[in-house]
Amino acid sequence: MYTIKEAAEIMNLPASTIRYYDKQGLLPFVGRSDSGYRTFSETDIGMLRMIECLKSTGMPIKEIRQFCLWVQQGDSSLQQRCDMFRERRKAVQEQMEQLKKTAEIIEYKCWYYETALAAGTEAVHRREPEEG
Amino acid sequence: MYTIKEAAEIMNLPASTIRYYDKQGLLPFVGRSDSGYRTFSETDIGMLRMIECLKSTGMPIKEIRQFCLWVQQGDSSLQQRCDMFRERRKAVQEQMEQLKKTAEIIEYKCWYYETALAAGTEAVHRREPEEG
DNA sequence: CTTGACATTAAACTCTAGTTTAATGTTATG
DNA sequence: CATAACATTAAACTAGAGTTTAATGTCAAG
Repeated sequence: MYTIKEAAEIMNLPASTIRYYDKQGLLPFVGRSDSGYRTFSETDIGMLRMIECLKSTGMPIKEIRQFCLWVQQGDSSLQQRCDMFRERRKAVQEQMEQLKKTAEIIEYKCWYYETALAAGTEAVHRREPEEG
Repeated sequence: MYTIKEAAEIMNLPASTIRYYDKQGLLPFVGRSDSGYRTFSETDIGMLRMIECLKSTGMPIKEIRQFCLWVQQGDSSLQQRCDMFRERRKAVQEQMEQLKKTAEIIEYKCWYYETALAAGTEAVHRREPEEG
């Protein structure tokens, strides 16, 4: 079992963030010591990793809470959780497509500015360079 | 020239957002009509598109403002703008790698829940299924 | 048994990125 | 020239995701 500080180090998160997640209902599974200290098992760390994964897909905390509640409910929520991950898959695919388009524009702009820099002026991109 | 409403329609943004960007110094190039109305040229729309592109890379508004100021300054800021796009390229590459890892986990979870759903219980994932 | 490094909480605060409101001005159309 | 549909501003408000503070409790080491 880990303390909140250890869990924070493993997750590379501030302890205050983990407390905030707990307060938002994301960590209903976390146990407490006799003196009221949070105790994190390996399984709990695994759930924290899943939470961070969902967060990295842009999922808001409210929806992650719903997922955590479903996990608590056991097999009766399998369908909801399955649907949720399918939706996430779609969202991530869309993010990848968006990011690819963005990457192309940024790539073009890198070329644009490298060329402009070589010429000393952005004016090279205005028209075909004239001779003479 | 477009009104703010037309620009908003083209960009698929609320007009209030465009006014907010202007207030934050992202649109120093936007002109005004005699009566003080913002007027957007095709070039301005192009800059708005660039702003949205930078935003989609997660760039904060303060940094986008710096870019917009550099554009205003002309050729003397070519090096800074080039550097900025190279940094953005790196950031986007990292985002793509992160997203790929996330996609793999989500994909695994889709399989995990589809399998669990078929079995009627998550328990199938605890160990090798026993016979008899 | 005290000191330091942990832990707890509620509540206040911060930051980012807008949105909404209210009061007012402009312009195109019937 | 009245009306509707635009536009302007400053200022207040909101939401989301934490962070910070203050007061207090716990525990291990010297």
